[in-house]
Amino acid sequence: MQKANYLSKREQEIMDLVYERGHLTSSEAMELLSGSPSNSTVRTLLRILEEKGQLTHEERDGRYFYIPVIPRTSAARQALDSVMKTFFKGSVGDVVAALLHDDDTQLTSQELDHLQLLIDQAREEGK
Amino acid sequence: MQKANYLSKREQEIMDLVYERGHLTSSEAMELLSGSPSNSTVRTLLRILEEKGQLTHEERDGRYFYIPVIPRTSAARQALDSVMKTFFKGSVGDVVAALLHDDDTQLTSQELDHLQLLIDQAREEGK
DNA sequence: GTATGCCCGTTAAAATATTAACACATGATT
DNA sequence: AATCATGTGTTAATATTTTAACGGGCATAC
Repeated sequence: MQKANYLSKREQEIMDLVYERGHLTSSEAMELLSGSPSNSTVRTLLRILEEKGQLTHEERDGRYFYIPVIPRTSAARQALDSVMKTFFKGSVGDVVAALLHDDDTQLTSQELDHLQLLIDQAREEGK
Repeated sequence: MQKANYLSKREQEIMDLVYERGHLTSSEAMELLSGSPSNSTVRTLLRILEEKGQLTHEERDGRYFYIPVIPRTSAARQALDSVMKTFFKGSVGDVVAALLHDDDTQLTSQELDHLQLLIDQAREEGK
């Protein structure tokens, strides 16, 4: 098998923020994390994630901007594949069906046109 | 809205198995989990997940079959929405685009036809 | 009968994760 | 220059997670 890629709860919470926002400072994390952790708590977590190879940082104006080591697109695909495997038997079609039937996200006619275009493009590339 | 959604690493690993397979016994979990945990270890985890309201069990022939409390489809949508929010700014179109461009999952012409059908159906329902 | 093999329940030790106190640096403010 | 606000580094206490030892029930085989 593979090395189980599971992070701790707080680590996940932070990685979610990093990928959602692109980058993260300790004070931003402090504000955004649940339960109002202290600043030193947050910095410890960021340092641990750096030691684990998940994050790296750039210094700007004396502040640390943490960014993911794994590029956003790669992480996105990994996350999608994981959900697809766990809940949709690896079927792309089933995922799309679920997306289209999600009541909360009613798609406009324009958005459907866009999806259609994507499918047409996939046909071109495939053939 | 407190720290509701995050499970521990082992708990996640188990919930992934449960949703992937539909149900799970302790001996199955023991075999499938990384690191070859003992049977009592696994049973403790299953019991904890039951206490946390994630799992319930049915007894058959003296064995416990653990099944998720939250239905598969609901959990699937939650997982999809989470990934969509974290990595795709909540955009269904971006998710579909990523799915179609995933090199590892080349879609057949038939599968593309199926997706097309799904889109057509969504148009019907929308109107 | 009793030995063997599964199975579950309880409990607690061991390992990790989580939190924050304390020390120190820097720039802005009074 | 002394104070404050904001930042980082180190270290350690606390809480949770993870693990499995131990005990007992219930079959089937010897």
